[in-house]
Amino acid sequence: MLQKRIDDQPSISREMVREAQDILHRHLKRVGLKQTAQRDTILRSFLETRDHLSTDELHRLVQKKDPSIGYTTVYRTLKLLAECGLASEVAFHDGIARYEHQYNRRSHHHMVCTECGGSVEFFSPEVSELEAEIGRRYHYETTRHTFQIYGVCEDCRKKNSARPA
Amino acid sequence: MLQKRIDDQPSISREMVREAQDILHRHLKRVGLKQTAQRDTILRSFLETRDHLSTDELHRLVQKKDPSIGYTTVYRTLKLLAECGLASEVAFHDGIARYEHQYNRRSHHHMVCTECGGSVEFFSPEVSELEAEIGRRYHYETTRHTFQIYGVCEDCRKKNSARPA
DNA sequence: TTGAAACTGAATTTCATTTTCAATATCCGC
DNA sequence: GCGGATATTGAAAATGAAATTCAGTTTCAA
Repeated sequence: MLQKRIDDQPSISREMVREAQDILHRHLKRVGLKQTAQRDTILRSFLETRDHLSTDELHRLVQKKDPSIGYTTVYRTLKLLAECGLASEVAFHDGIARYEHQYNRRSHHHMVCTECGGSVEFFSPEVSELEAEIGRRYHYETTRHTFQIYGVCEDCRKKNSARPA
Repeated sequence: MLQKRIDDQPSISREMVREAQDILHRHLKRVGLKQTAQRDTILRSFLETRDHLSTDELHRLVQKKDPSIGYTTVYRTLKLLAECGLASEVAFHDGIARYEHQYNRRSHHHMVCTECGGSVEFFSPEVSELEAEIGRRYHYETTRHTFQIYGVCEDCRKKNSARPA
Protein backbone atom coordinates (compact mmCIF):
# COMPACT_ATOMS: atom_id res chain seq x y z
CA MET A 1 0.00 0.00 0.00
CA LEU A 2 1.30 3.37 -0.98
CA GLN A 3 1.55 6.41 1.11
CA LYS A 4 2.54 9.80 -0.16
CA ARG A 5 5.85 10.04 1.56
CA ILE A 6 9.50 9.51 0.88
CA ASP A 7 10.17 6.46 2.98
CA ASP A 8 13.57 5.31 1.86
CA GLN A 9 15.69 7.20 4.31
CA PRO A 10 15.27 6.32 7.95
CA SER A 11 12.67 8.58 9.45
CA ILE A 12 14.25 8.57 12.86
CA SER A 13 17.67 9.38 14.26
CA ARG A 14 20.16 7.03 15.86
CA GLU A 15 19.41 8.44 19.30
CA MET A 16 15.73 7.92 18.86
CA VAL A 17 16.35 4.31 17.95
CA ARG A 18 18.36 3.91 21.14
CA GLU A 19 15.65 5.57 23.15
CA ALA A 20 12.99 3.35 21.64
CA GLN A 21 15.11 0.32 22.33
CA ASP A 22 15.43 1.42 25.94
CA ILE A 23 11.69 1.73 26.21
CA LEU A 24 11.27 -1.76 24.85
CA HIS A 25 13.97 -3.20 27.11
CA ARG A 26 12.51 -1.57 30.17
CA HIS A 27 9.11 -2.89 29.25
CA LEU A 28 10.50 -6.40 28.79
CA LYS A 29 12.19 -6.28 32.15
CA ARG A 30 9.07 -4.90 33.83
CA VAL A 31 6.87 -7.74 32.63
CA GLY A 32 9.58 -10.39 33.09
CA LEU A 33 10.34 -11.00 29.44
CA LYS A 34 13.71 -11.30 27.81
CA GLN A 35 15.71 -9.12 25.54
CA THR A 36 16.55 -10.85 22.27
CA ALA A 37 18.39 -10.02 19.10
CA GLN A 38 15.26 -10.78 17.09
CA ARG A 39 13.17 -8.29 19.02
CA ASP A 40 15.78 -5.61 18.55
CA THR A 41 16.05 -6.30 14.85
CA ILE A 42 12.29 -6.15 14.46
CA LEU A 43 12.10 -2.90 16.41
CA ARG A 44 14.81 -1.35 14.23
CA SER A 45 13.10 -2.39 11.03
CA PHE A 46 9.86 -1.01 12.33
CA LEU A 47 11.42 2.33 13.25
CA GLU A 48 12.96 2.69 9.81
CA THR A 49 9.58 3.00 8.20
CA ARG A 50 6.82 5.52 8.31
CA ASP A 51 4.18 3.42 6.63
CA HIS A 52 1.26 1.70 8.17
CA LEU A 53 2.72 -1.76 8.16
CA SER A 54 0.94 -5.07 8.27
CA THR A 55 2.67 -7.93 10.07
CA ASP A 56 3.41 -9.43 6.71
CA GLU A 57 4.99 -6.27 5.31
CA LEU A 58 7.16 -5.81 8.38
CA HIS A 59 8.14 -9.46 8.20
CA ARG A 60 9.40 -8.89 4.66
CA LEU A 61 11.45 -5.89 5.80
CA VAL A 62 12.84 -7.77 8.77
CA GLN A 63 13.90 -10.63 6.53
CA LYS A 64 16.20 -8.28 4.64
CA LYS A 65 18.16 -7.84 7.85
CA ASP A 66 17.84 -11.41 9.10
CA PRO A 67 16.13 -14.00 6.90
CA SER A 68 15.92 -16.44 9.78
CA ILE A 69 13.35 -14.37 11.69
CA GLY A 70 9.92 -15.87 11.27
CA TYR A 71 6.53 -14.39 10.78
CA THR A 72 5.36 -15.47 14.21
CA THR A 73 8.06 -13.57 16.00
CA VAL A 74 7.28 -10.43 14.07
CA TYR A 75 3.64 -10.88 14.90
CA ARG A 76 4.37 -11.29 18.59
CA THR A 77 6.88 -8.48 18.72
CA LEU A 78 4.42 -6.05 17.16
CA LYS A 79 2.05 -6.84 20.01
CA LEU A 80 4.88 -6.16 22.45
CA LEU A 81 5.64 -2.85 20.79
CA ALA A 82 2.00 -1.91 21.04
CA GLU A 83 2.00 -2.89 24.72
CA CYS A 84 4.84 -0.57 25.56
CA GLY A 85 3.47 2.29 23.52
CA LEU A 86 5.99 2.24 20.70
CA ALA A 87 3.46 1.14 18.13
CA SER A 88 -0.25 1.33 17.84
CA GLU A 89 -2.65 -0.69 15.86
CA VAL A 90 -4.55 1.10 13.16
CA ALA A 91 -7.39 -0.72 11.44
CA PHE A 92 -8.36 0.36 7.97
CA HIS A 93 -11.36 -1.55 6.79
CA ASP A 94 -9.59 -4.07 4.63
CA GLY A 95 -9.39 -6.76 7.30
CA ILE A 96 -5.65 -6.46 7.85
CA ALA A 97 -4.19 -5.22 11.11
CA ARG A 98 -1.61 -2.50 10.64
CA TYR A 99 0.75 -0.81 13.03
CA GLU A 100 2.32 2.61 13.02
CA HIS A 101 4.80 4.47 15.22
CA GLN A 102 3.30 5.88 18.29
CA TYR A 103 6.51 7.06 19.85
CA ASN A 104 6.64 10.85 20.12
CA ARG A 105 3.77 11.32 17.85
CA ARG A 106 0.77 13.50 18.45
CA SER A 107 -2.62 11.93 17.99
CA HIS A 108 -3.84 11.91 14.45
CA HIS A 109 -6.28 10.23 12.13
CA HIS A 110 -6.27 8.83 8.64
CA MET A 111 -8.03 9.42 5.40
CA VAL A 112 -7.72 6.37 3.15
CA CYS A 113 -8.14 6.15 -0.62
CA THR A 114 -10.32 3.16 -1.39
CA GLU A 115 -8.85 2.87 -4.90
CA CYS A 116 -5.10 2.84 -4.33
CA GLY A 117 -4.90 2.25 -0.60
CA GLY A 118 -2.89 5.44 -0.11
CA SER A 119 -3.54 7.52 2.95
CA VAL A 120 -2.98 10.94 4.43
CA GLU A 121 -2.78 11.78 8.08
CA PHE A 122 -4.61 14.68 9.59
CA PHE A 123 -4.81 16.20 13.03
CA SER A 124 -8.03 17.11 14.65
CA PRO A 125 -8.18 17.83 18.35
CA GLU A 126 -11.97 18.18 18.17
CA VAL A 127 -12.20 14.41 17.88
CA SER A 128 -10.53 13.82 21.21
CA GLU A 129 -12.72 16.44 22.81
CA LEU A 130 -15.73 14.65 21.39
CA GLU A 131 -14.49 11.37 22.86
CA ALA A 132 -14.30 12.95 26.31
CA GLU A 133 -17.66 14.66 25.98
CA ILE A 134 -19.56 11.59 24.82
CA GLY A 135 -17.85 9.49 27.48
CA ARG A 136 -19.02 11.88 30.17
CA ARG A 137 -22.53 11.98 28.81
CA TYR A 138 -23.02 8.20 28.87
CA HIS A 139 -20.79 7.46 31.87
CA TYR A 140 -18.18 5.53 29.95
CA GLU A 141 -14.56 5.63 30.95
CA THR A 142 -13.19 6.02 27.45
CA THR A 143 -9.85 4.58 26.45
CA ARG A 144 -9.52 5.33 22.77
CA HIS A 145 -11.37 5.95 19.57
CA THR A 146 -11.02 5.25 15.89
CA PHE A 147 -11.76 7.74 13.20
CA GLN A 148 -11.12 7.17 9.55
CA ILE A 149 -12.36 8.89 6.46
CA TYR A 150 -12.69 6.93 3.22
CA GLY A 151 -12.76 8.39 -0.25
CA VAL A 152 -10.95 8.65 -3.55
CA CYS A 153 -7.79 10.69 -3.86
CA GLU A 154 -7.13 13.25 -6.57
CA ASP A 155 -4.76 11.01 -8.55
CA CYS A 156 -7.21 8.15 -8.68
CA ARG A 157 -10.02 10.45 -9.76
CA LYS A 158 -7.82 11.70 -12.62
CA LYS A 159 -7.01 8.14 -13.66
CA ASN A 160 -10.69 7.26 -13.56
CA SER A 161 -11.75 10.16 -15.75
CA ALA A 162 -8.96 9.44 -18.24
CA ARG A 163 -10.05 5.81 -18.56
CA PRO A 164 -13.66 5.58 -17.49
CA ALA A 165 -15.24 2.19 -16.74
CA MET B 1 -23.44 -8.88 22.60
CA LEU B 2 -25.73 -6.79 24.68
CA GLN B 3 -27.15 -3.44 24.00
CA LYS B 4 -29.09 -1.37 26.46
CA ARG B 5 -32.42 -1.43 24.77
CA ILE B 6 -35.71 -3.19 24.95
CA ASP B 7 -35.55 -5.19 21.78
CA ASP B 8 -38.31 -7.73 22.14
CA GLN B 9 -41.10 -5.84 20.49
CA PRO B 10 -40.68 -5.13 16.80
CA SER B 11 -39.07 -1.76 16.35
CA ILE B 12 -40.77 -1.06 13.09
CA SER B 13 -44.38 -0.99 11.92
CA ARG B 14 -46.07 -3.29 9.45
CA GLU B 15 -46.08 -0.60 6.79
CA MET B 16 -42.40 -0.01 7.21
CA VAL B 17 -41.74 -3.71 6.74
CA ARG B 18 -43.71 -3.57 3.51
CA GLU B 19 -41.85 -0.53 2.36
CA ALA B 20 -38.51 -2.15 3.14
CA GLN B 21 -39.58 -5.25 1.30
CA ASP B 22 -40.51 -3.13 -1.70
CA ILE B 23 -37.09 -1.53 -1.64
CA LEU B 24 -35.46 -4.95 -1.59
CA HIS B 25 -37.70 -6.29 -4.37
CA ARG B 26 -37.08 -3.31 -6.58
CA HIS B 27 -33.37 -3.68 -6.01
CA LEU B 28 -33.50 -7.38 -6.90
CA LYS B 29 -35.38 -6.65 -10.09
CA ARG B 30 -33.02 -3.86 -11.01
CA VAL B 31 -29.93 -6.05 -10.78
CA GLY B 32 -31.63 -9.10 -12.29
CA LEU B 33 -31.93 -11.19 -9.17
CA LYS B 34 -34.88 -13.15 -7.91
CA GLN B 35 -37.33 -12.64 -5.12
CA THR B 36 -37.35 -15.57 -2.74
CA ALA B 37 -39.14 -16.55 0.44
CA GLN B 38 -35.78 -16.88 2.21
CA ARG B 39 -34.76 -13.34 1.41
CA ASP B 40 -38.07 -12.00 2.67
CA THR B 41 -37.82 -14.00 5.86
CA ILE B 42 -34.31 -12.77 6.50
CA LEU B 43 -35.31 -9.17 5.84
CA ARG B 44 -38.20 -9.46 8.28
CA SER B 45 -36.04 -10.94 11.00
CA PHE B 46 -33.51 -8.21 10.45
CA LEU B 47 -36.13 -5.45 10.70
CA GLU B 48 -37.47 -6.87 13.95
CA THR B 49 -34.23 -6.09 15.76
CA ARG B 50 -32.45 -2.96 16.74
CA ASP B 51 -29.17 -4.57 17.64
CA HIS B 52 -25.96 -4.58 15.76
CA LEU B 53 -26.20 -8.08 14.44
CA SER B 54 -23.47 -10.35 13.25
CA THR B 55 -24.32 -12.77 10.46
CA ASP B 56 -24.29 -15.53 13.01
CA GLU B 57 -26.71 -13.78 15.36
CA LEU B 58 -29.12 -12.96 12.56
CA HIS B 59 -28.87 -16.53 11.36
CA ARG B 60 -30.00 -17.73 14.77
CA LEU B 61 -32.99 -15.37 14.71
CA VAL B 62 -33.90 -16.40 11.19
CA GLN B 63 -33.82 -20.05 12.17
CA LYS B 64 -36.64 -19.43 14.65
CA LYS B 65 -38.83 -18.54 11.69
CA ASP B 66 -37.44 -21.12 9.28
CA PRO B 67 -34.84 -23.60 10.48
CA SER B 68 -34.03 -24.66 6.94
CA ILE B 69 -32.43 -21.34 6.03
CA GLY B 70 -28.67 -21.69 6.04
CA TYR B 71 -25.91 -19.44 7.23
CA THR B 72 -24.73 -18.80 3.69
CA THR B 73 -28.05 -17.39 2.60
CA VAL B 74 -28.20 -15.05 5.57
CA TYR B 75 -24.67 -13.95 4.79
CA ARG B 76 -25.49 -13.24 1.17
CA THR B 77 -28.76 -11.55 1.96
CA LEU B 78 -27.10 -9.18 4.41
CA LYS B 79 -24.83 -8.09 1.57
CA LEU B 80 -27.88 -7.53 -0.58
CA LEU B 81 -29.54 -5.47 2.13
CA ALA B 82 -26.42 -3.40 2.39
CA GLU B 83 -26.38 -2.92 -1.39
CA CYS B 84 -29.86 -1.51 -1.47
CA GLY B 85 -29.33 0.71 1.53
CA LEU B 86 -31.50 -1.15 4.02
CA ALA B 87 -28.54 -2.22 6.14
CA SER B 88 -25.08 -0.96 6.71
CA GLU B 89 -22.02 -2.64 7.99
CA VAL B 90 -20.65 -1.40 11.27
CA ALA B 91 -17.23 -2.61 12.42
CA PHE B 92 -16.55 -2.65 16.13
CA HIS B 93 -13.03 -3.89 15.43
CA ASP B 94 -13.41 -7.16 17.25
CA GLY B 95 -13.06 -9.16 14.08
CA ILE B 96 -16.77 -9.68 13.52
CA ALA B 97 -18.78 -7.86 10.89
CA ARG B 98 -22.05 -6.44 12.15
CA TYR B 99 -24.99 -4.88 10.39
CA GLU B 100 -27.59 -2.40 11.53
CA HIS B 101 -30.68 -0.79 10.01
CA GLN B 102 -29.93 2.03 7.73
CA TYR B 103 -33.45 2.60 6.54
CA ASN B 104 -34.86 5.93 7.74
CA ARG B 105 -32.14 6.44 10.23
CA ARG B 106 -30.06 9.55 10.75
CA SER B 107 -26.31 9.18 10.79
CA HIS B 108 -24.88 8.21 14.11
CA HIS B 109 -21.85 6.68 15.74
CA HIS B 110 -21.13 4.11 18.40
CA MET B 111 -19.40 3.91 21.72
CA VAL B 112 -18.52 0.34 22.57
CA CYS B 113 -17.75 -1.20 25.97
CA THR B 114 -14.68 -3.35 25.64
CA GLU B 115 -15.68 -5.47 28.62
CA CYS B 116 -19.24 -6.51 27.88
CA GLY B 117 -19.56 -5.62 24.22
CA GLY B 118 -22.51 -3.35 24.91
CA SER B 119 -22.82 -0.14 22.95
CA VAL B 120 -24.59 3.19 22.88
CA GLU B 121 -25.34 5.28 19.85
CA PHE B 122 -24.68 8.95 19.71
CA PHE B 123 -25.26 11.67 17.18
CA SER B 124 -22.63 14.15 16.25
CA PRO B 125 -22.98 16.27 13.14
CA GLU B 126 -19.52 17.75 13.73
CA VAL B 127 -18.04 14.48 12.54
CA SER B 128 -19.65 14.74 9.12
CA GLU B 129 -18.57 18.34 8.85
CA LEU B 130 -15.06 17.24 9.65
CA GLU B 131 -15.22 14.62 6.92
CA ALA B 132 -16.14 17.26 4.38
CA GLU B 133 -13.55 19.70 5.60
CA ILE B 134 -10.66 17.25 5.60
CA GLY B 135 -11.73 15.96 2.21
CA ARG B 136 -11.60 19.46 0.76
CA ARG B 137 -8.23 20.16 2.31
CA TYR B 138 -6.53 17.11 0.80
CA HIS B 139 -8.58 16.92 -2.39
CA TYR B 140 -10.25 13.64 -1.58
CA GLU B 141 -13.75 12.93 -2.76
CA THR B 142 -14.95 11.43 0.50
CA THR B 143 -17.55 8.68 0.59
CA ARG B 144 -17.85 7.77 4.24
CA HIS B 145 -16.13 7.65 7.56
CA THR B 146 -15.97 5.48 10.64
CA PHE B 147 -15.91 6.79 14.15
CA GLN B 148 -16.08 4.65 17.24
CA ILE B 149 -15.24 5.33 20.83
CA TYR B 150 -14.04 2.48 23.03
CA GLY B 151 -14.18 2.38 26.79
CA VAL B 152 -15.73 0.71 29.79
CA CYS B 153 -19.35 1.31 30.69
CA GLU B 154 -20.60 2.20 34.16
CA ASP B 155 -21.94 -1.28 34.93
CA CYS B 156 -18.68 -2.99 34.06
CA ARG B 157 -16.72 -0.51 36.15
CA LYS B 158 -18.96 -1.29 39.13
CA LYS B 159 -18.49 -5.01 38.61
CA ASN B 160 -14.75 -4.51 38.40
CA SER B 161 -14.54 -2.56 41.61
CA ALA B 162 -16.75 -5.08 43.42
CA ARG B 163 -14.54 -7.98 42.35
CA PRO B 164 -11.10 -6.59 41.47
CA ALA B 165 -8.59 -8.67 39.54
C1' DT C 1 28.59 -21.68 34.60
C1' DT C 2 24.11 -23.37 35.04
C1' DG C 3 19.38 -24.33 34.90
C1' DA C 4 14.79 -22.48 35.05
C1' DA C 5 12.18 -19.74 32.35
C1' DA C 6 11.33 -17.50 28.24
C1' DC C 7 11.95 -17.41 23.21
C1' DT C 8 11.85 -18.96 18.52
C1' DG C 9 9.75 -20.29 14.23
C1' DA C 10 7.52 -23.89 11.57
C1' DA C 11 3.50 -25.95 11.62
C1' DT C 12 -0.97 -26.23 13.10
C1' DT C 13 -5.33 -24.58 14.68
C1' DT C 14 -8.94 -21.36 14.99
C1' DC C 15 -12.51 -18.71 13.37
C1' DA C 16 -15.08 -15.68 10.47
C1' DT C 17 -15.80 -15.21 5.88
C1' DT C 18 -16.17 -16.54 1.11
C1' DT C 19 -16.58 -19.75 -2.67
C1' DT C 20 -18.04 -24.07 -4.84
C1' DC C 21 -21.35 -27.13 -6.60
C1' DA C 22 -25.25 -30.07 -7.24
C1' DA C 23 -30.00 -29.85 -6.36
C1' DT C 24 -33.94 -26.64 -6.34
C1' DA C 25 -36.81 -22.60 -7.12
C1' DT C 26 -37.99 -18.48 -9.74
C1' DC C 27 -39.99 -16.07 -13.39
C1' DC C 28 -40.14 -14.76 -18.39
C1' DG C 29 -42.26 -15.63 -22.69
C1' DC C 30 -45.45 -18.34 -24.63
C1' DG D 1 -50.36 -22.63 -16.66
C1' DC D 2 -45.92 -24.48 -18.78
C1' DG D 3 -41.29 -25.03 -20.05
C1' DG D 4 -36.71 -23.91 -19.43
C1' DA D 5 -32.97 -20.66 -18.91
C1' DT D 6 -31.13 -18.64 -15.08
C1' DA D 7 -30.62 -17.53 -10.36
C1' DT D 8 -30.82 -19.51 -5.60
C1' DT D 9 -29.95 -22.45 -1.98
C1' DG D 10 -27.30 -24.58 1.67
C1' DA D 11 -23.84 -28.02 2.94
C1' DA D 12 -19.36 -28.45 2.55
C1' DA D 13 -14.95 -27.03 1.37
C1' DA D 14 -11.69 -23.24 0.80
C1' DT D 15 -9.67 -19.18 2.18
C1' DG D 16 -6.90 -16.08 4.82
C1' DA D 17 -5.53 -13.57 8.84
C1' DA D 18 -4.72 -14.27 13.50
C1' DA D 19 -3.49 -17.06 17.32
C1' DT D 20 -1.53 -21.13 19.44
C1' DT D 21 1.41 -25.26 19.94
C1' DC D 22 5.59 -27.52 20.65
C1' DA D 23 10.31 -29.11 20.41
C1' DG D 24 14.59 -27.13 20.20
C1' DT D 25 17.26 -22.81 21.49
C1' DT D 26 18.62 -18.75 24.01
C1' DT D 27 18.67 -15.62 27.88
C1' DC D 28 20.04 -14.17 32.32
C1' DA D 29 20.14 -14.13 37.48
C1' DA D 30 22.50 -16.37 40.89
